[in-house]
Amino acid sequence: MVKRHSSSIEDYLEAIMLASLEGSKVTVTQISQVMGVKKPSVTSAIARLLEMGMVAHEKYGEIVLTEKGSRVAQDVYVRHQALRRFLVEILNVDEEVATDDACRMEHYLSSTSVDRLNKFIEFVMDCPQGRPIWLDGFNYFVSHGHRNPEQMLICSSRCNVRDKLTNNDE
Amino acid sequence: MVKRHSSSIEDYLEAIMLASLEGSKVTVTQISQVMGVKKPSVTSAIARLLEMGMVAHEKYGEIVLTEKGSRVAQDVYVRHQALRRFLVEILNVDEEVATDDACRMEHYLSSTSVDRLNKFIEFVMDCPQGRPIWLDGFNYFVSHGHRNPEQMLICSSRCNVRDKLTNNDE
DNA sequence: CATAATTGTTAGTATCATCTAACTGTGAGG
DNA sequence: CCTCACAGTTAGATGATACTAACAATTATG
Repeated sequence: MVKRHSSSIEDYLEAIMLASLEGSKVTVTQISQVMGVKKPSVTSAIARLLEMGMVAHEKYGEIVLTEKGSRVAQDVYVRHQALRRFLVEILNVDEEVATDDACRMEHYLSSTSVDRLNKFIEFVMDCPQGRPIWLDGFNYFVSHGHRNPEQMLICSSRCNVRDKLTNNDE
Repeated sequence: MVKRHSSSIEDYLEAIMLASLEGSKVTVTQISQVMGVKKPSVTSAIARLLEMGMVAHEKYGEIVLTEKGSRVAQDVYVRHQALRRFLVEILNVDEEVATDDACRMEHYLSSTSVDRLNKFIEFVMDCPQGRPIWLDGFNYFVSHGHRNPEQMLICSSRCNVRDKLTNNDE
């Protein structure tokens, strides 16, 4: 649905949005710092964003997202969070690595896939019976290099139930 | 471990590798077609790759990956496949969407995360007892918008086993 | 083997996004 | 209310990557 822009543009929008949430007025210096670029890069990015109708900004004034810019920024952030949560909460990747990966990949995940990923995270993490046992099994698998024999027994026993279910369905 | 290059460079290397696997000699036209760019773009990319020692190529000759180029290409392809398989086999995203997403994200997934993702795919798909029942549960969740009540009962019964396991561990 | 069709290259241009250096505007302290 | 430190901007350069138009080399075909 939402039109995609360059990863640079998306990064600026996201940074501006997050800076806005800090409360105080968003400045060029602030954005340049959080994004690790020089100030003229920010100025020229703002000029592009202005043309696109993504921000309101008058010379030497504060940077404010328009409705449109805000929508795009939130969209990017949703993708960021989906990727980050998946990496951290399911794959158990370190926070920093996950954040970095999410920051780079967030620009390229289709809306179809984010939706599915979010459903997956919800399915796994908001399980009514609590954290699924297989997630512990996965962490065991990662750290030991092989499956937990005890859990394999559980899995095996479940298969009988599954078979019954499958037969019922057919 | 493996140094990363621009996504464009990685794309060319991957395309050349895949074209090589087709058997016949790799040509500029072929690469330009599979990558959807014009021929001069390929020529200039090859020049860059040549400088980097990634390909061997003499004017009007065939394009061949060097050892180094081959290593990078395979590395990219591993990331591509990990992402693609995850999207298709676990999230159940359509093939084309998954391939497109993988093609774009493959350049940005850290080696730490690919490894973990591959372990996850292996853990889920190569389960000794076959396809995990919760994957069916997830597909039900996706298509119905809520969990399968029958599966929730199974999950619930498993929790007792988990509790025993956890107590044993402590 | 001559020539047409195809393939590949060169030259030149454009865009995006960054940088440095130098300049200008602003606001806080004296 | 002046001045100076800092914030922001402008101008111009750079690098990566793509493009078109035009040219050159190669291959295939009669």
